[in-house]
Amino acid sequence: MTSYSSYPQFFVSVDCVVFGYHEGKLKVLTHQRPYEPGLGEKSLIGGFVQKEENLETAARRILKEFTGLDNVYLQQLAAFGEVERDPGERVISVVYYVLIDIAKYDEQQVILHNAEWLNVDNLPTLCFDHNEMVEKARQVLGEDIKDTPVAGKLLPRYFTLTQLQMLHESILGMSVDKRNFRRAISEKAYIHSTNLIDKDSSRRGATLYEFSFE
Amino acid sequence: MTSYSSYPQFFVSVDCVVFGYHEGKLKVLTHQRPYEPGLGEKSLIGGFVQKEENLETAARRILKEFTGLDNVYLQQLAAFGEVERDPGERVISVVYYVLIDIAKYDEQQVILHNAEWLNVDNLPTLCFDHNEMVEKARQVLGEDIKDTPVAGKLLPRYFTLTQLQMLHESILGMSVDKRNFRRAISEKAYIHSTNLIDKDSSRRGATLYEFSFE
DNA sequence: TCAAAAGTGTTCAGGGTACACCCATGG
DNA sequence: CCATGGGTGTACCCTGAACACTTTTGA
Repeated sequence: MTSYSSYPQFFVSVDCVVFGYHEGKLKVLTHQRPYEPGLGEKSLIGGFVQKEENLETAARRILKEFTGLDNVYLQQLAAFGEVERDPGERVISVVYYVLIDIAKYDEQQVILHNAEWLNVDNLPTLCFDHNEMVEKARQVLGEDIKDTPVAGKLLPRYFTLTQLQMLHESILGMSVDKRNFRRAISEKAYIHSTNLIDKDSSRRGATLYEFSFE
Repeated sequence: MTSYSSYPQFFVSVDCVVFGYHEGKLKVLTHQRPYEPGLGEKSLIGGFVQKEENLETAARRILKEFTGLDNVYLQQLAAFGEVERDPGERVISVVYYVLIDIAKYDEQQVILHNAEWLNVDNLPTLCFDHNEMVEKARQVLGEDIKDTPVAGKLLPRYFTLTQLQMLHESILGMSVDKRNFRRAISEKAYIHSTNLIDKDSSRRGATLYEFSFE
């Protein structure tokens, strides 16, 4: 039989860096921390891993609780395990980065949890090492968006190229050339135009595009 | 005060994918697992995190025990937390990838621990999810070697360009063009030639190079 | 008719890749 | 003198970046 019993055990939490995109701004979902230490401070959404629960399962459970969403896109970032990272007790946190279509999340859930979408730029101080988690997640997102279809996770099903470009610009933190951008997009197999026209954003109307995931 | 006490706690281990390079082959350090479950199976080196010990500190302690080396290059890869990954008890493992100069490690330590360097290509089955860990580490190493000075961590202080090229080839799993490779190296600020000549590898003698880390 | 957003090509520089021969030396 | 590994340059292609004007239409 096993004999691990002489080794210490730890609380293990999952924290989620949930990105959304709204009105031209990249947002991250936070809430007011509901217990000490750090009661009332701004915090990423997270929770403790349960017995008999995989890390990713825990992340999905927590996301469901806070946003009402199943089937979100998520990816593990790293484990944060500094002894003093949580001033209350030793907690080792596994961090996931999560992309959701902000229009789809359940507003009720968010209100229930005192949740709030904050701009990723000029983010206020969050509790513990959560700012560091966001920083790292944002960096990974910046790398992923260039050559994977992750942008589709942050947008509604149909979107204009201008919307997509603005999303890229807000993630990369720089402006990009319209013609170069549109050529690059036209070469991606996973984005294609539809017959639909968006008449809200301009007088002329803009072609709506969509991602095709297999 | 905190009130995490109603949440479960977990054993947390650190596993290290220790890469070395010897005689043209990329190697990974393994040993015979000293306890059940999996007693005697091939395993990455690892151990349990202690109270009051950071994750990285734990990794360094374990590396010191197994190789006698301080100050190695390491980087966190990911957390592995599947419920059934360790058939004995629930253990969440944080994995580090580690690069060492194989000539420097303490042979005594390795013998003491029944350790063994295995070729990364054609790796036999390791216990639990350790093959998956190696796979992932190797992938990251392949990305890092192209534009960071990590190769220097795997080589002795002085090396010939042919040695360096063979190292790249074994990590990338493909052959590279000698002239292109040497031009690329000459453009890296962190590699430079010395006045030393290696006379062992050829009759003509080859210039020895070194990495300059800040 | 005009303001506002959509849409569209070409040029240039730099990086990556393919490719073959002479050099120095020890045995 | 020859086998062995060391060392070197050029041509091409493709990708990424810079850059400005016309089109459509609702108000």
